[in-house]
Amino acid sequence: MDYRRTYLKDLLTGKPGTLVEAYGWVKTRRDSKGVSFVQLNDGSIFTDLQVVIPAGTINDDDLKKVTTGSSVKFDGELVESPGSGQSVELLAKAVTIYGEADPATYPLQKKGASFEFLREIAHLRVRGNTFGAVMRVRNRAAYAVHSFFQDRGFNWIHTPVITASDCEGAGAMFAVTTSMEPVETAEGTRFKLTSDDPAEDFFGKPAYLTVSGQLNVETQCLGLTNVYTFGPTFRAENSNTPRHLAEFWMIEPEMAFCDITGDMNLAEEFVRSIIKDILTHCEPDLAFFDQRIEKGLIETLTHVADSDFERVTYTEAIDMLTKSGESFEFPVSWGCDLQSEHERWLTEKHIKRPTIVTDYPQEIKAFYMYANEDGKTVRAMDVLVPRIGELIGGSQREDRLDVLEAKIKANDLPLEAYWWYLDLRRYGSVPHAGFGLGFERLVMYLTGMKNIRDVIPFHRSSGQAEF
RNA sequence: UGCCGCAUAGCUCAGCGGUAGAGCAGCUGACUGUUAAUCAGCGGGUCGUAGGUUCGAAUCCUACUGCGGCAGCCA
Repeated sequence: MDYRRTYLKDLLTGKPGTLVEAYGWVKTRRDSKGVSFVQLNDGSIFTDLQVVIPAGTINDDDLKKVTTGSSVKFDGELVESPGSGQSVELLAKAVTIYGEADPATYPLQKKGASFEFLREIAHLRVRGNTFGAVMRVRNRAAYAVHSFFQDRGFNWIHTPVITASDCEGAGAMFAVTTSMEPVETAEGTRFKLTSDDPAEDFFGKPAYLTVSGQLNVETQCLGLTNVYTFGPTFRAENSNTPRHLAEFWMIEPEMAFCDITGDMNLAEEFVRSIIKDILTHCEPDLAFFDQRIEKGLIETLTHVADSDFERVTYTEAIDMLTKSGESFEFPVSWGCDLQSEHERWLTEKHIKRPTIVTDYPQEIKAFYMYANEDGKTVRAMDVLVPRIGELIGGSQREDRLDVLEAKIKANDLPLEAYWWYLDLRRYGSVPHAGFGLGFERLVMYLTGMKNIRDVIPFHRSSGQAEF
């Protein structure tokens, strides 16, 4: 056996008359008196290979082991299929059983199971239609992300996963420590603190899992010009929504000699470019999502790939919301943060396509965002898309030393902790901008999947770390 | 974390105070090519956990656990 062999993806377009081997897992088997049909899949493509087994071709004992979930190899001949639903099929001559799957206990079945149930068997769900398709799209999207940036001269930067500064932002963080030991007791595992002094801990100071690589990547930006991160990110927020994870993958481009307009252009070009890539390279998977998960998905994606995003300022957005005549749970007024219901109305009901909102009030955005001349707003931008809400959050960064120092103080943050971040403004400061994009949210957008826990192989969220 | 809802067969659900049900899956058989195959038969349940009310609880009440929806936090 060797990885260099023909996969089902290629067999499905193979020439009738060819003798082939087909490895994979059995989806279903259907028996008639004179013939059995097996749907075989190896994950290389959405479409199953239909294997035809005329009665007597293989012995009954082996045929009985060809059940849903079992792993097998069929030797046979590719033939034109007389049935509808496939152009070629495999006329089996012999079978090799690698792993049986007891039909009485194997949890996956032909008919659809709920996503909630499949989450409990996340180690097996990738063998089903939906999760195989999700993982192929996820893979292709990751590849497309790198291609997009590499093609434009961006350098991939590996920012630290462990950070020893607790000044990254408002997000709750996971502590990283060796000062805590598990102790086995009659009640089960308990933790014992070996020291409560961070000075005695591994890093000599409090350490956490990163909530964002942005501050770090800005340093690399001011030297390499165009950079991006693509890696795991952690938030200890006790969020319980279909669009939050405790561990997720974030993409953060950062560009020197670039302002908020350039930032918006990149964000828009990025999203549209990834969509185009997926539309071209994941056709069978998208067809499935379009049919079974989100009706009209392909049409929506095609439309988004070909049309400009709407761009409005926060002030204009507030105006639209005020004049909408909608009764919102949270009243709208200038200065308030846009609630989910407001964002959804804007992008789903009113504008009906991806929308970039810019120039938010300073009070509701992070300290490092560039202050506008009006003294009230900052050069922030959020990209809102139907069904997902906020897909991207970004800004032009504050590059003026005095303004940045004043804002750090105004936010009651410790100036000395930001010494290296301020150095960037002290030495060779330039206008620069970037954004953060949640990779899983992008995959949700591409697939039509409704819950972020279903677009990552093993999700991590509050109370959930199985597998 | 707050509010609301749900928890019954392997899965999806019905039953809502009086002896536990269906469809699908599984098993057995039938059927000359099916593709969510079809048809017939069979097996399958401490009704999430712990208390409480009642002659009697899957059903009513309380707590806990898990899951989902919405909200907050954000990507």
